[in-house]
Amino acid sequence: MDEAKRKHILTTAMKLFNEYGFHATPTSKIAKKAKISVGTLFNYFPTKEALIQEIYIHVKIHSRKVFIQQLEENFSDHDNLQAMWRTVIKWGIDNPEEFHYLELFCNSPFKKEFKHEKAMDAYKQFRQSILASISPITICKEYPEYSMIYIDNAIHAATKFILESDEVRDIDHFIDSSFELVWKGFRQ
Amino acid sequence: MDEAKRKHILTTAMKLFNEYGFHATPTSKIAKKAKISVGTLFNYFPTKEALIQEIYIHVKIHSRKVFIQQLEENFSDHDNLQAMWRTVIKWGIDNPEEFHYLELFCNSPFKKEFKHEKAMDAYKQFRQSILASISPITICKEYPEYSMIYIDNAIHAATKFILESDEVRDIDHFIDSSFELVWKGFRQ
DNA sequence: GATATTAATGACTGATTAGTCACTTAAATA
DNA sequence: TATTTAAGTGACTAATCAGTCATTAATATC
Repeated sequence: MDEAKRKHILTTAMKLFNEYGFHATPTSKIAKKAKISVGTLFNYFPTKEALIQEIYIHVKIHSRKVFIQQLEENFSDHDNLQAMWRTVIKWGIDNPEEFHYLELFCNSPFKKEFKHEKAMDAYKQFRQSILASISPITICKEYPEYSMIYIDNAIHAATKFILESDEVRDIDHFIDSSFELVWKGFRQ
Repeated sequence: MDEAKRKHILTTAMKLFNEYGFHATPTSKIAKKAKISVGTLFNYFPTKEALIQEIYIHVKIHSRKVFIQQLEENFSDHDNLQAMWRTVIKWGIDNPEEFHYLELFCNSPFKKEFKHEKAMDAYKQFRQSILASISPITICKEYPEYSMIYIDNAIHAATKFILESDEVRDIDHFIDSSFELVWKGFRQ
């Protein structure tokens, strides 16, 4: 087992899945692009579905590393949450393929039956930091899970907008403006 | 051509696609569930892809009717936007299959190449009303399209939370609380 | 009731795909 | 160098699926 080759297959497959979708990407195509045989692909991953899930786990764990490593203690909740907001969006901009794959996988039927603990808990610490920063607000007390989903969605929308629209000139300014839009909602 | 039968096939297919996804729903299964033969299915829809797109068009046009019919002139931008917020979320609660199908289709590869004018412009009037209500705010002037995406996402997240979480006891209260979260962000 | 027209049927076809396995090549060990 | 072990290969298979079409059934028209 060659770890570098495994990773090579993983990233090659990710790009193809992103471009054509899961259904329209046969394993033969992945093998061809990765310059290996179909047989080798199935030596590294028992099934196509396992490959699809392994990519997800890989992206989750990798992004988590970046997020955790950038966690910092700031003076205010505002600054704490803003720092996280910047970190996550910048990860998305720096890793568009990974970002896109998360979207693809999470909206696919593969997500439903997926219960890999490591991947599921990857953001646990990160999520708790976010909750700590917004906890004083009414709706957070009633529906803490919704507050998380709301922020997730907003981060996702902002990242996607930066990546897909040509309108954003000053990215840092956009990141901070879009954050204020969310933050003002959470203020008492 | 029996219009009722067409609609029957449409809704039957929608439910199956929602449950199993596009790939895992063969046309034979749709025909069986709809109690017609495969041949009949292909008399009504030339290809499986056409069926998938026709369902989307059907949902878009149908929801548009509900939205437009509920448009009302209120005294303030807040009340205008709140009325739309309520309308859209309530449509989602009343039509969970349709709501889910929009999500399924929009995140599928079929959306990319889709350019059916009627469906694309369905919400045009509705969207302009929303823009009119939030236009005074800074980020809307810089990135009006982002403001729309932001609200879309928030509506979607709120609807999904109501449908999928068991936490929400008082739905009307949740709808209004989640709206205030967004609205406060848009205030000067 | 006879004829014509339209709709419905489902066994069949051709294409495609995930996954296999008998064999080859390369690397490691003796 | 000879022998064993491990990794890589790709033609092949079994299964599945979208879409067809010759035939049958239903409906309309005279």
